[in-house]
Amino acid sequence: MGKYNEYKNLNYAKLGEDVLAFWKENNIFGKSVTTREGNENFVFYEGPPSANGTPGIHHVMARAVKDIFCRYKTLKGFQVNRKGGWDTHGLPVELQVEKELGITKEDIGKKITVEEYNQRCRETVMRFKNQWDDLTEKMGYWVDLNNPYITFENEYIESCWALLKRLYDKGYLYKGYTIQPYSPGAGTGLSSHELNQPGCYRMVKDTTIVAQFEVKKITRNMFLFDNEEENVCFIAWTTTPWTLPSNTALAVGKGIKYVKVKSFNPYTFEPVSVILAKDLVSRYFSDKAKDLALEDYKPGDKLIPFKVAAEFVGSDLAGVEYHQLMPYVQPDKPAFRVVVGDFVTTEDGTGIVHISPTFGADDFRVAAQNDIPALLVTDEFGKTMPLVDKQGRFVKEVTDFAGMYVKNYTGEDETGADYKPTDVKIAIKLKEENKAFRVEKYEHTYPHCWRTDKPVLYYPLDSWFIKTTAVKDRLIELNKTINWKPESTGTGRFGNWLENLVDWNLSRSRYWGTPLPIWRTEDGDEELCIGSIAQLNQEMAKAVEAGVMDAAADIKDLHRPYVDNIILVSKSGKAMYREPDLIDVWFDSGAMPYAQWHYPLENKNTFEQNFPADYIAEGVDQTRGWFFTLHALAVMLEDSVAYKNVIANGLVLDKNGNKMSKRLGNAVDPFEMIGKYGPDAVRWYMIANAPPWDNLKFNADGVVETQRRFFGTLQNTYSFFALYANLDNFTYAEADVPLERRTESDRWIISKLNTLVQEVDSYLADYDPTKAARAIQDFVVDDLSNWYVRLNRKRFWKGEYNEDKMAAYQTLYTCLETIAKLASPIAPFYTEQLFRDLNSVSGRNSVESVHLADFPEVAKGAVDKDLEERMQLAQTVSSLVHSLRKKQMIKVRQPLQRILIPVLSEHTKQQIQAVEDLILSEVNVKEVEYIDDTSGILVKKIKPNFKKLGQVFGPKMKLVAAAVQQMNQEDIAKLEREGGFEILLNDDETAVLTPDDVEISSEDIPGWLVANEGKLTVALDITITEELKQEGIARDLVNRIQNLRKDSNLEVQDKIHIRVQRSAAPEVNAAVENYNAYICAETQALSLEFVDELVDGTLLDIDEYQVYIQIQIESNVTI
RNA sequence: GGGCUUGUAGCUCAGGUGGUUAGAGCGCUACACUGAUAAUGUAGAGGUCCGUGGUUCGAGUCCACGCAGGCCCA
Repeated sequence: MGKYNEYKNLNYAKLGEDVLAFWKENNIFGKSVTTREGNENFVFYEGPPSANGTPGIHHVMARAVKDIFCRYKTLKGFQVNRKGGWDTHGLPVELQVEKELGITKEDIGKKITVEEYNQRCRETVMRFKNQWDDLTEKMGYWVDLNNPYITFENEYIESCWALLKRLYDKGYLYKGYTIQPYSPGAGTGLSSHELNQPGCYRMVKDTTIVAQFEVKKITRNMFLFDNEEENVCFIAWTTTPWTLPSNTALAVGKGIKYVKVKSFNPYTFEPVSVILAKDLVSRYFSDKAKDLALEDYKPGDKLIPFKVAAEFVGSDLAGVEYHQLMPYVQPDKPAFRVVVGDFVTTEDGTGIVHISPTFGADDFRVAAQNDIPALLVTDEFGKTMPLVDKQGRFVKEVTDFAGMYVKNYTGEDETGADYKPTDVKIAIKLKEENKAFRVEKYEHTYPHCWRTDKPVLYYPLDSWFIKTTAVKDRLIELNKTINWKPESTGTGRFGNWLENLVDWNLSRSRYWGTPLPIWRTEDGDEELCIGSIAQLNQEMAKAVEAGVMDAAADIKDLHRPYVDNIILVSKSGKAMYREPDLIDVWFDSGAMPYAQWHYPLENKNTFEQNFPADYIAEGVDQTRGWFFTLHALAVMLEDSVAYKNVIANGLVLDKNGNKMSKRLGNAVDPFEMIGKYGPDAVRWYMIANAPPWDNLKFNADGVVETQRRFFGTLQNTYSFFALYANLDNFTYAEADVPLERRTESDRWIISKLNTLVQEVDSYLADYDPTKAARAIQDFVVDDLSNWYVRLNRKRFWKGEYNEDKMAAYQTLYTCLETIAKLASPIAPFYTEQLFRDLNSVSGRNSVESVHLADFPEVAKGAVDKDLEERMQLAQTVSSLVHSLRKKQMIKVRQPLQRILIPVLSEHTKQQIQAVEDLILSEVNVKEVEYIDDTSGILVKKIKPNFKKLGQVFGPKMKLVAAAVQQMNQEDIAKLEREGGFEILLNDDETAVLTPDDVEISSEDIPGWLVANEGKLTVALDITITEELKQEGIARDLVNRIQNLRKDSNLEVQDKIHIRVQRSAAPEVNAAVENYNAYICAETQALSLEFVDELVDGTLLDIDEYQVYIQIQIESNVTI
């Protein structure tokens, strides 16, 4: 017959390794998928990690969250395929390679060929794959590592191309421009990474201008004017005067207060009314001039008078039109009006921001949102361009400044007396034209090119976009159907992002990534988007035929430089070259639902069965990354969500709440943690300690505590079960003892267990693993171990193998097995061993692994809320009695006669009576006496029911409460007897209370030692009679003899003989005589006898008594 | 600067729809218990519930404004 495994000093890390070996040998993961074949799919998408760095502890967190729900759904009967994946493109890989080779981006194609460079990236990106695979296995994250999708593979890229072509065909792909940092000296755009190099931002002194923008005198604007003659101007400040010829709008803050100030221009002395932010008036108008009258002003006066004439808020000003400041070039649609911008502040300037869409990112964005055009000219090739060329010079259309460099890019001697920066020349012109309100030097930081040391320009550069704004409403609408955990990420961070959506800039000027599959003629008139390798081959054949390409290339790799060498032919016969950009790597990962199956080029069915995902989970930092690109592509390609449920998990910080970093040395090594504490404790700790979407402060002490408190307790409980079940050969072979024949505590723990199953099921169904883990933990520690097992210990080790004992075994077994299943998604290793240890003996489950089992069903009939309530009463009463004993220093081993419990309702009385035996044995008392009203000795306490009374009396609540507090015993009795009681609120107002309006409890029994908790009160009779004293001594003797047995290393089942030396104290002798049978039964003694003199006896101290005793093992007993 | 988020005991965290004495575990102190024993029970100490205003008879909870930490974006 099989025995339950017993363990000494269980090693959880070793357990993890053993279970892992078992899974591997028996392909349990594979079976957990194949055995669900034909069942409903639960679709999970793996957000691909990048293997060019080593995995950290936060990956354990993220992957545990993913794993838990996949395992849970498997238990619930779903088939859960989980295809792994690797993210392999992108800037971090390139930067790492450049660092290792000691080169910069500029060297690519010069010091190293693009081919060699990309080869290097390909090798680097998978460098730590082995470590990742190792961690995945060791932490128990079940994902298919054998057939992962890899974003650099040709098939994957081809899928991306096919998707891009679909977007292209729908008109969602277009070429436009974005404002990027640009170095005219180097003739190249700069990445934000390059701009963040140390030393790039430095202090410069620039000429700044506050310009006057004259409001048009048209009907809609007349609210700004006092009369037809008034000259009303917006004033706006700029540190880049060279952008003023390109101005097409002004931005105000929606809620910012503005004023119109009547004053005079300081350069021309002309009267002018300027509009600026109210908070900034003092910066432009001297406080000393505030009392001067406008009429007294004479041209040239140092103090210029001013008068605040009107006030507005920003939204009032939106839409107001003004005259173009420097009319060199005209826009192609209406411009020169005020718009609202969220970036406007009153920290500096005038609270009104000058907008030139071609030279500022904010400007560009706010202009696009308000349909404000940019000022552009056409160059000699017919291409449009801004008013400054790529060398940094004004174009010829800006006549007064044509050909001038906007900054000193030619190394002119700035110290020369004749030198005037272009900005200064602009300032002079504006002053002369009565358009400058203030000109001054201003020192500030400004980014410079790290190669030329010259200031960068923010300049429009070509980019390819996906027109996500075209489907903005649909994106928002479908987002509302997604179940976000936490909800706020979906409505807040993600929802706001969608509300403020701009088109997705796809272009990246790099080398290692998915190339943009668009070929274009040099003049840009004709272009072709390629959607497959086959199509590319066809087009190549045409090109060869047309003679634009020498010979068709063999397409082995869709990366650069190979695709760059392909030249296609346009319909009109012109050569087309590939647009040199790569696409944003986020497109790669957002395309994974399709590209992982090489869809749409093949596997249509597989794709359809696996789209959209039921569930995904990643870090909250992916909100605008993966979460967005998945959503955007799904909406544009399939008009569907990409995922129905999503957990956005928080960060894992160090124990002090700081971000972990290798540089600071506070990063926690996941392998070390798992090696030290085993995978389960690490997973359990992370999940139970904080909800996944909160940041987790990772502290190894917490892992230790989890291991000790939860796993230690569970293991203790199992060990206890195994020890006795093995002795009794309990294998769960017998039929279940019906619930009604089980004890109150059996039925209670089974009721609690079923409640737990229901709770855990609903928490997991709601994607809340933390609540599930905590519920399981509380059940195991508090209910199962500290109450059920503690109260029922004796049933396991005492007496015959009868029905009651069997019921106890069955009950405990059921609890353990159910816990194994419930906890298996979170702690897959330990629960596997627990399950197999139990099942290998009982054979109750036909499956070989807990992960192949079914989620426990709730036995609704077994849930008994009344029973749960009365067991709670038993626990409270016991706790109160313990506390009373403690106060009187009466040890639990000393029996006491009775406790008194005041009961104010029959229901409470019945509830307590049902658990009376439990209470009595737990607190070692003989009887419970219930006292009710009729006894006449209860002192009652009355308390207002604030919730109820508050609703009725509202503001008079304080008076009512005071009146209630003042009620005496007679008043309370009257209220109870008559069902109503009149109270006086004030001199002429009364109110009638009903018993529902108050809470009445009994808190005192005069003359008794009482304790209470909530509405429950317990009194203890502390009289110790001679008989009780003897029994106490007997119990002490039992205790000492048990200790002796243990000290003598006797086995639990060994029988003994006891000899006691007759004591000088008669009560000890009496106890031995009167409780002889009891002592024998408790200590497994066959005999207990007195002797006058014991030679080799052990001296026992029992309170004030000393007893010599000897135990001897019975050698003839056979088990 | 904007959006989102967190702030409760020394530490980690609970505290539906407002209800008067704010809880748990760990840690600390003391005592007890002992066939689960590297466990367990009881008790104690420990809180301006981040701050300031407001709404309300009543605010940890609702509102406003701040402060501090975190993430993302400028």
